[in-house]
Amino acid sequence: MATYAVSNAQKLAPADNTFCDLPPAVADAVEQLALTTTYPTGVVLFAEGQAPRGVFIVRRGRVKLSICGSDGRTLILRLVEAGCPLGVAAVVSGRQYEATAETQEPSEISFLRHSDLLRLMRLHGELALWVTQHISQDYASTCREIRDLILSDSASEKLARLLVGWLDQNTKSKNPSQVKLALTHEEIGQMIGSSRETVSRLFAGFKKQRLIQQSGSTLVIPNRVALESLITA
Amino acid sequence: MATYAVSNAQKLAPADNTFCDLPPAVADAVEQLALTTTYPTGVVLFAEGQAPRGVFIVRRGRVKLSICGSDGRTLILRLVEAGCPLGVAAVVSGRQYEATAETQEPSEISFLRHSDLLRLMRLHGELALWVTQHISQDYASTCREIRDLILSDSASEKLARLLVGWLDQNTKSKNPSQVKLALTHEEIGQMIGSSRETVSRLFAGFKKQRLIQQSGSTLVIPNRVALESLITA
DNA sequence: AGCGATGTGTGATCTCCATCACCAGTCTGC
DNA sequence: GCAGACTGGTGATGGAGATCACACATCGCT
Repeated sequence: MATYAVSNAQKLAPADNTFCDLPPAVADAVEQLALTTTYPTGVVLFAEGQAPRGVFIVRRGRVKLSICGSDGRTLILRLVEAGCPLGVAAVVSGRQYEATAETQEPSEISFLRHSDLLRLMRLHGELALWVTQHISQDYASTCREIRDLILSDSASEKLARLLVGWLDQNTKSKNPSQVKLALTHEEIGQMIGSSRETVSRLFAGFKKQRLIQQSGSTLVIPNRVALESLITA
Repeated sequence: MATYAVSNAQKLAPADNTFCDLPPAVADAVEQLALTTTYPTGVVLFAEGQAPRGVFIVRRGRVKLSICGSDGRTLILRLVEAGCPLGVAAVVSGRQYEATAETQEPSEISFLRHSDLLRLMRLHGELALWVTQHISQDYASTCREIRDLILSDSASEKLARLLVGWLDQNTKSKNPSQVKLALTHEEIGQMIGSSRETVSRLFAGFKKQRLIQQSGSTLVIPNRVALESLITA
């Protein structure tokens, strides 16, 4: 239950910015108007450039938020997990969606119409604040993303940062040095702005340097510090 | 902190352009609590990573908003002109400033303390909305920035995009195909994520191709379409 | 004048990574 | 079982641009 901003070291997991930290009355009001649906993998909730119809709130599952360049290449901005809203900035600003949202696994997602959100925000100051804070977080994580992707030359640095970031999400899990690898090399490349082949080679190199071990879809990072030492490079 | 009286910019002093979209009562309330100062060039209003003290609102002049990579390289996110607030996202989210703000020319800037902003936002829903919309815009522009910088390979494409963007800001001016060049090559490089030398070479190339002409600090773009044709490339 | 500081122009290298190419697993559905 | 799609490994090649290294303008300054 965290928005995680891709490829940066200090990943701020927004404390409890779920739906549930809203006053019950407000949460109920939202619940009344929201339409909750279960989607399979690969459904596009909204696409970059579309006029905003409303906001989506991830209840379960995971959504990939990406932008697309003129040449067709894709960059994954971040993976959005349960508890986080999607498309809020577009709705409040009235501009087009800034990115494309696509389910990355079967997901349960609530939808709240444009007009309903704005009306509720006007009624409930807490909701307006909640919205504003989420947008601020998205803004901050996007700024970090920019810094990490543009201001660090080497692809290995970016990959190391991504892995360390994944580790940070696991601190409370039973095995904090393991990461379940839910992305293909292609997608990882899209997260760090590199090609599939480069990711493959980097992983090979990391393994050779004993920075990571892989068994099936589980990555083990035995020495986090060593990985971090690649980052400041 | 010294206050300067500078003869530079009284030509365009849009007295209250700033809060024009706020109801007068709200604008007055802000005005009451804001502290307006004139700064010389090169003053850092706030730095990336600092705890937010409050928001700054540019009344006159121009402010450079940048982030800094671990290796010391700098990326200029955008230049903020009169009428725009700075640091709002950090204040409402309570996190650190996401970027560094530095005056790029002598500027008149209002400051509103953290607590005052939040109090006023609670009092005046319109202000809260204004704030939220500005953050949304910043978010959108940062997303565009990411796309333009990461998903377009060539540096020439990025430079062309930057120049076309500058042209767009001039549509209402008397000479819409001219741009006053207020940045050094180094700074332009920091806007498009390239080195100073590359910018210099690109300009030379553009001149050779008759895409731009330069006389002093004025750039003339005789054929905007030709420049745009570099972009989709 | 003469001096630094700062911005610019341009050659010569050098490096990282995108890209092309091809092969080998693995998983699907039929 | 097999065909086809998707994924992952890895070599070879090329190119865009960072970087280094100069030279040359401007400035403002004392």
